[in-house]
Amino acid sequence: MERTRSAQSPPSDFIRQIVAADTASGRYGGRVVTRFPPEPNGYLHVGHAMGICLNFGIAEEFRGRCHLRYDDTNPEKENEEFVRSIERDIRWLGFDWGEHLCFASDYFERMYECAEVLIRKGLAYVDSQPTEAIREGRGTVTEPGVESPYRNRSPEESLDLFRRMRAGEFEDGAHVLRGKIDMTSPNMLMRDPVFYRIRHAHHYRQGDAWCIYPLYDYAHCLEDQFEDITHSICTLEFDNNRELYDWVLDNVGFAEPRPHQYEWAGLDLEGAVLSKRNIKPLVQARVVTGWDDPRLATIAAYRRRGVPPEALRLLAQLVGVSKTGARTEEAKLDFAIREVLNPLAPRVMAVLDPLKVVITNYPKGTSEEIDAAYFPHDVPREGSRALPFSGELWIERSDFEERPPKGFRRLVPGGEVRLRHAYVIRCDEVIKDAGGRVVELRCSYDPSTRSGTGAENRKVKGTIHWVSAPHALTAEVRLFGRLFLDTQHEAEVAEDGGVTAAPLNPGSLVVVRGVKVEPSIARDPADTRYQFERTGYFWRDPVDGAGDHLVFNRIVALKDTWAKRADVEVRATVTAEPVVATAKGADERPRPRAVDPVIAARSARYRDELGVAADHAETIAADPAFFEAALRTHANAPDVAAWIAVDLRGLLEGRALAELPFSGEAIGRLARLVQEGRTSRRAAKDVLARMVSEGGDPERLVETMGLAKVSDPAVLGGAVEAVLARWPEKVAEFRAGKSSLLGLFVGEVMKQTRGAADPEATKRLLAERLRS
RNA sequence: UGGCCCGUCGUCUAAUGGCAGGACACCGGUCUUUGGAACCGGCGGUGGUGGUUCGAAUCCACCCGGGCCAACCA
Repeated sequence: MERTRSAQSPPSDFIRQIVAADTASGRYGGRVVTRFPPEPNGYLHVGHAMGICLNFGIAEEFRGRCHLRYDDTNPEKENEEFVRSIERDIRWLGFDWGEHLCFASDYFERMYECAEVLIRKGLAYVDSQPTEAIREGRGTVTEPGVESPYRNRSPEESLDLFRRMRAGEFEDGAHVLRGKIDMTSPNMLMRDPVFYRIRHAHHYRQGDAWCIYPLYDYAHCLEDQFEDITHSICTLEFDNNRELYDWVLDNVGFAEPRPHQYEWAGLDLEGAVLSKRNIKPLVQARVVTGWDDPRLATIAAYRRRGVPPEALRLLAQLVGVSKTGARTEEAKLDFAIREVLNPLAPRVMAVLDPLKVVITNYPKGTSEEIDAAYFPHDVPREGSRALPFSGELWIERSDFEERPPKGFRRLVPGGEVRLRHAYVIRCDEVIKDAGGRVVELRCSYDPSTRSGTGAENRKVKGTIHWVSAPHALTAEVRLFGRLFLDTQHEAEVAEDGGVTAAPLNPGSLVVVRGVKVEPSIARDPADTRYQFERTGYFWRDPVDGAGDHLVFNRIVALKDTWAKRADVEVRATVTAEPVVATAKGADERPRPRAVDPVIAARSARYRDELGVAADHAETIAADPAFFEAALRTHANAPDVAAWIAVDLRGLLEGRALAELPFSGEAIGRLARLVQEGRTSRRAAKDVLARMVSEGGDPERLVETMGLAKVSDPAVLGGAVEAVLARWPEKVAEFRAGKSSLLGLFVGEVMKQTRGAADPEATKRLLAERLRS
């Protein structure tokens, strides 16, 4: 049972759980409708890709649908190019919105009608203050706002003004439409938010049909409503907006079941510039070559770099969905890319930093062809290519060391290595130029060691890649790294619009020219993704590598445990980081909270005279009526206090005690039932939960829910035996010393008796039974 | 110093009052004509203090830490 659940179960994050629950309860009649709502004001990035996977993924899994909806309510930032790029990116990721392509701008007329409804209800008004006055009137996070002098304009006057706003009678900024909510709300967004503003601007789809445009908080929930969205998923920073989302929908008059908003953390990828606000200036100032510069984290950039879409989808799965604002390591993306490419990419050889090797005993001027498999033994794919071999080769400069470090498994003077797919060679002579730089290696090969002949299985230290010099193609290779070394620089560029570009990571783009590649690649489709053996995954740059230009992008490097080890050794000798001892253990006792003096006095009395625990006393003192009532039916103050301050409080979900469908007396009676041993405390909690949702009488509920306490050893014993029989392996584990399993057994007995069992008695029985 | 959200291995994420599990990373080993892959093993976690409970990562209180909110952007 357990085993099957572990690896292959579909991901179920908190949002999918909500969707599943809503589907099961029939809340939306089984419908699941999500949406991906980009604003067409830039290219999508990898963070959006995660949102796309979430929204389209949920729609697929629950057999619902997902709309692609452009949130195009701001005429000044949006355009057709971005619309096209977004569609291409989503399709490339492998998702399809079918016929559900939507534009917020198509709803302008309906949104306008909703605004008139709010005005007529007295819930929206036209404000004629200048922008700065509105801003100042809003107050700050710690100070309430002040009401606009236009706030009490009659609905008739607001309606007239609003219609004239639409008709184009006013200049930009002359008036706005605001919701009439609460200028003192602790949520800034509820302080009479602006719903409409005047902008005499050309909209890329609506042209000049409109000169008033709705703002996000007003528009977005209506868009969801118009499309019958069930689950409106957005990122954490919209958390504060949810209250307004609900306000608009409720007050325009949309009834349940209506759309609801849920927030998740989104993706924060280490080393990636992840906001359109920060990417745009980089593009505009030509710090990068365009929206698809492979150093960017846009979907277009990943596509151009050669990252397969499946890798991004895998990343989404690996990262998961939660509300924890968290940063994902680059290593996870790298892993996802390799994971997808490893079983797919044909292996070929390329030498990035060539060093000449002359095979002195190979017949001069001749060559031969080796049939070399495209895939290693553990990738079940067919195919091979002809690989030319000759007496002049290129090998990687880093594959030779005159003075090898410990553990070096490559070519050294007098040493041997195997050339991948070919022969074993020995380095006989090292040739240097006047500056002492190695320029050529003179080696001899052993003709009997040719790969695949099976005749020779000589043990050599290692295998290196190579390319036959006379047959080699010359290419350019581009290696990519993160754009900025730190986020400070990223912010700088965004602030100054990219004019004075902050320093880029010098390693963000490394262009390697004179790379030697085996000739077989000339015959391959241009979009082949290769593994250059021992180096990484590459493909031809679709822009600069077109036609005869051999330009390869490195998609991701291979994992390189040797380089890592060498790197560690170097760092260890260079920087011995000072260890600074920090003083710990300073007095960190919590300070008491400031409270109203009346409440404080009451709290002290509860604590000192009635023996109530201090923090319970504090909680109860704020609202004493309920507590005092409970005391009348159950005179044990500490007990009653715990029930109210702990158990009941956990069920309140923001409601006040007075709103509950039962009285203080009732909870007192419930507490008494437990103390008298007539029901278990655990069962009483279930009763309390029922009382909170439906009201009712504790004595009768204990009866009807079948929760009268069971401590009869005969009955309990039966349940115990049943549980032990069901978990033989766990019993064995327990007896082997895993004592934490006792809780599991108790829990199972409790479950079996629906919480009625006396847990103490159960525990005693269990302990006895397991000892024997 | 207002309101809201969030704190689980280094990182990401499960456990929804009952066995703290998985993945990435890292470290070892096996295997290997890629220092790749695969396989095996290891390291390592509930922010703190109290409380409720037979039993707390989970519920309650306080504290600490991080994030979001004061565009006529989304």
